[in-house]
Amino acid sequence: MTSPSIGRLLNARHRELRDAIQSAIEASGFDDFRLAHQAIFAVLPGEGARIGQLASKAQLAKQTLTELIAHLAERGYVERVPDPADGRAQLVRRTLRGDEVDRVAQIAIAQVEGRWRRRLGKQRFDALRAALADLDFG
Amino acid sequence: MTSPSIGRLLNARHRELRDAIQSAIEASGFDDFRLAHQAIFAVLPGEGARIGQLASKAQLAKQTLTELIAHLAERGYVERVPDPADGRAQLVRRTLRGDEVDRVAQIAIAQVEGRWRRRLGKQRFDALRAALADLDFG
DNA sequence: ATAATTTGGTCCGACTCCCGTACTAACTGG
DNA sequence: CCAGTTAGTACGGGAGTCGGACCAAATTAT
Repeated sequence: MTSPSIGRLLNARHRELRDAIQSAIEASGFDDFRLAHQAIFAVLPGEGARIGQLASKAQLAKQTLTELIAHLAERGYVERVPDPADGRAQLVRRTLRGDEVDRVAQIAIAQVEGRWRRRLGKQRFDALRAALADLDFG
Repeated sequence: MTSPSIGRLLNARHRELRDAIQSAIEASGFDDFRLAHQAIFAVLPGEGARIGQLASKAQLAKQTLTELIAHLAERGYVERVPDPADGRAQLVRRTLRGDEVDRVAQIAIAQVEGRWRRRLGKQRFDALRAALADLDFG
């Protein structure tokens, strides 16, 4: 399509980041934490959240989240506790093991962002992040 | 992870664009042009290119491209012609039907970009694109 | 209260996407 | 010509995602 299509650029950066995170996680010995789980952790607040909320934040179907969360729960990365406020619902929360993965991920993210910041300069990098954030409202 | 993680933001924008393109393509009656084919068209120059080149530009395995291209060729979106310069190789080129899809996609892209430009202002939008482009080198 | 509707989550089945491994044909350098 | 590389294909399988159908709890309406 056009020269460096913006879609390809967005995708390439997203992949770069996601692959760096995944490598770091695997290098730390977490070999059953799959790529798709990153998207969950990226929207899972420390206090926990419901499956449905996670699905909508991550832009995935509830059935998808059910499967991904089940996997994470079986491996001890998250735990599901009944939501006291609603008998149908469950709260998903990271376990200590999950927190560890998150820590590793944060470090990897910081490294990639640092690389980008060095390449663009603080000014332009901050503008990039701000622009993306501003576009994030339907 | 952090508030609006940059990874999520990149991904969200990429999806917005890709889904808009896909909707436009389907709305134009091309119902066998799949999501993954977009990535190919995004890196397929008008003169055509080899499968291997497309694979590396799109960051996909050759086998993946083999399958996607075969599908596109069967439906008449692209054609494969032997590469005169190398008996093993083939050149993949869009057909007229493929050009039509590309035109529809370009329009959809322009619309989304226009929306983003209106939201950010020309200045910031151009800075966004430029920053992404500058990050696109190793 | 009770029925009707909405909402949170799960199960099943299916399709798309993508790649590892393995292989063939063709090109290239010595 | 032979060894090594390169273009592409074949096969098979795992990951990712969702539509449709369901159940149970909660909310709203009657």
